Amino acid sequence: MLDARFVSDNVDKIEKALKDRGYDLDLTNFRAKEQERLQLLREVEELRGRRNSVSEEIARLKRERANIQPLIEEMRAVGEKIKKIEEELTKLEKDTQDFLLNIPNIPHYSVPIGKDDSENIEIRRWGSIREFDFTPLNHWDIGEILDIIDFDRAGKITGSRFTVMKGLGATLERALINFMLDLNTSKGYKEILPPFMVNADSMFGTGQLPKFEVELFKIIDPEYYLIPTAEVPVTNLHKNEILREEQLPIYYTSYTPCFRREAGSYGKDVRGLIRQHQFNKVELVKFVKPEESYDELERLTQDAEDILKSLDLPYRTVALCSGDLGFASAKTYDIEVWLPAQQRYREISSCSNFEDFQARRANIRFKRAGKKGTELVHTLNGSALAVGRTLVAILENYQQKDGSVLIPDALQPYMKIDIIR
RNA sequence: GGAGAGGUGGCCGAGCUGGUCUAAGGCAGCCGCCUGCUAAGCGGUUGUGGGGGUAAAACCUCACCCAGGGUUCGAAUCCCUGCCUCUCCGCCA
Repeated sequence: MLDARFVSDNVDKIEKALKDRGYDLDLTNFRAKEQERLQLLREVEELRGRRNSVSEEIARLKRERANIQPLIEEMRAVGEKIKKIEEELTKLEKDTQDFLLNIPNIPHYSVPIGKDDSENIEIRRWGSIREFDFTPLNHWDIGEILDIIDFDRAGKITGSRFTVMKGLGATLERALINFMLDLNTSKGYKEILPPFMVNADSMFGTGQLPKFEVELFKIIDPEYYLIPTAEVPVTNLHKNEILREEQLPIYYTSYTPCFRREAGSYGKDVRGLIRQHQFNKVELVKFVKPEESYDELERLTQDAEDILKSLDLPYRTVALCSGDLGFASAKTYDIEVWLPAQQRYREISSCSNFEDFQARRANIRFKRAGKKGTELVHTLNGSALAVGRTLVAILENYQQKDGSVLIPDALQPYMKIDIIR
């Protein structure tokens, strides 16, 4: 969420930034309403001040057994007036809030201007793409041949876009989770295992609500949401807290399953593990001081890339252009892993700096030593990595002519074997 | 699932028969003073958000005693709803 006063004071600047994102918004009406709101606020505060002082007066006169009836009559009228203004104010505040909650973040100046993913900028590539002396198979074919992935039975017990992992497939998934968590914690990220359901308030905090409810799975009774990413529970860990400067930066890593409706993605990636309603992910989350957040974004992205390097999987990193940026993000790098069967790079991680956008919604602040007042922290997060897609990349990149799949060196201690056949 | 208790400032804790509560007291923190040192003691001070004000401060003011409503001239205090915590019973991995 953006700051109401900041928006009201920078109408032109923000209209332009939103246009770069593909949002056409007229903010002049908002500014007018803000001014009206502040005018009413001043009025009601003056009336409340009067009520406070007269209330003292009434208490005093009552002790002296003087006649207080005229004052009470007067205050009854003042009370009604206060109530009336408060009602108007509540309505205006709600409008302001609703409006701001639906405005996306402002892109950082370094974000390339563009309309969609075709205008993202490649930043770097790593690894060499393997030359196959046979036609590489899709991961779903490999999974079937090795009997480690079962889509049909998942459809039977639940529905489409769900998967059953079996035998060494399940073991590989589990090994990847442990490997990623171990690598991340070795760099100072603290491991968090949060609830996989959260309340609506948390979803507002990180920006999934109110705008993106259709993408979430909702529990009706009691009313909870299944998390679409660990970002939600982990960022909200410090909701409504004031952190001390010495506590920052805070680094968390968290494995969770992620649940997404994938509404509107009909026809995309219908086969295979790429797009699922439930998938595993290991996430990195940072809480940092504002002046450090862009350096932290670079390091967070490197930390995610390190996992692909350790697994010797070729990838590239792209900077998302303004039009492709997620709602809450000020800047995002996507990391894309090479999939030989598709002959293209596919997203396996998304690393973002949200600046104070989430912190304002979730009310996460910090206090500088020796300074008055508080400031909003900056929050960041990134996948390190999407586990299912990493498994896809391993199956496809490490497949052999006879249908077997080699296990990357780094995973062998976790798998206790070096090949799936 | 049943029965009961409770949520107050960084922490503990009083207030809860509505009006010096602009929340007692203690602890902790900070600043002084005092005393060979330390401890003790003495004095002062300490939150958050908003509005106004200022070059910036100072300063003025409104709100905040879990959250949201209600009653009242006036609510930490009374009423309702929700959330959370604790105790006992039952059930359970």
